[in-house]
Amino acid sequence: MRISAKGIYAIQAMLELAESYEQKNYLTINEIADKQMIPHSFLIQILHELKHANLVDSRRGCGGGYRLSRYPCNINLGEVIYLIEGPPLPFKCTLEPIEKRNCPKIDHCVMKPIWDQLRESIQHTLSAISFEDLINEEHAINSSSPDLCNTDCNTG
Amino acid sequence: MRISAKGIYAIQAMLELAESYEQKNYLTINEIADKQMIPHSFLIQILHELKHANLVDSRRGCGGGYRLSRYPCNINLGEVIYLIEGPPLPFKCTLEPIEKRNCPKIDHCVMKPIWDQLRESIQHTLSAISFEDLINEEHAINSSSPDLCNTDCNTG
DNA sequence: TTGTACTCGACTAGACCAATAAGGAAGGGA
DNA sequence: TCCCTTCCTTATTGGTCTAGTCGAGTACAA
Repeated sequence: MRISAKGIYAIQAMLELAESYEQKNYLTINEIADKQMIPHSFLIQILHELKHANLVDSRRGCGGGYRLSRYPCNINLGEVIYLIEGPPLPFKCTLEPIEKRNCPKIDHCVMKPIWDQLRESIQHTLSAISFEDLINEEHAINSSSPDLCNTDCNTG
Repeated sequence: MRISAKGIYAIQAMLELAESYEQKNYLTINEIADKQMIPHSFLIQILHELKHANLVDSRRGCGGGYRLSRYPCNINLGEVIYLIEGPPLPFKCTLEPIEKRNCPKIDHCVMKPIWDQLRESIQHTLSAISFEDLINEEHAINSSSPDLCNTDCNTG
């Protein structure tokens, strides 16, 4: 019942790409890794998965790198998290249909409706948040707390 | 973002104890393990944790075993799951305060309010479901689908 | 005091997580 | 064509977690 570091890194990378989406240029792996403090080699894997899922575009050679494949308002948090983490609350009872047979109670299990309801609630929450929402929120936070922002710049 | 087998076993064991709560007698580890198909040695560990958290009572010697320490209506699903799994969605960003320093953005992080909201939503859902609700639901399911129940009895 | 049942700690195989490493492929400029 | 930059792909690794097993010890009830 947790989110892995990989999932967090994926969100951070997507946020970084969303921030620079307006400028239409590509960000290199190093730029993303440095700004978001993500291990470079690990980020390669993550971006590869994001690209495979059509969430980001890439270009090789000079001036190449990564950028979002869609407008930030058209990509939501759930897409990224489910890609990396799988669906929320997955365990045998909730998976269809191969793993069903492990549990003889599956057809009259009291827990299944509860897990289903919980999963839907999480999915609903996460899919309602787009990356545009997140960068707007980020701008609001940064402009309302300049001291914290400066502290960050000084220590970095 | 998942629930482990241990967490599921804990719920199954608690359900079994809730079912027999009215009879006031103790269930042995073997009875619980057999009825719920939980590995015997693993169940010992789980019941130990449940006892340590005051969710169940135990008695040694002949006629001993386990029973719930409270009425089923006074024990909710969240208590059991958080005991075994820890709080939902725990990762560094959401933990206080020791692990804060790993993330320089913690004080103005766009994700923190989202994780907090999600965690609260999950906790709210799970703490609203008591074990009495679950056994009532179980009785309702079993009485509305006698065929499935019989199948189960025959194969067990 | 004897049998039953709980307690506690040590141990393990396998899966998964987080990350590293390195050679290869492709694109762009000189 | 050559060379530099950048992404692409696969293999590997150390550590941690999961899902248990095993066995000796302790406590209770008849």
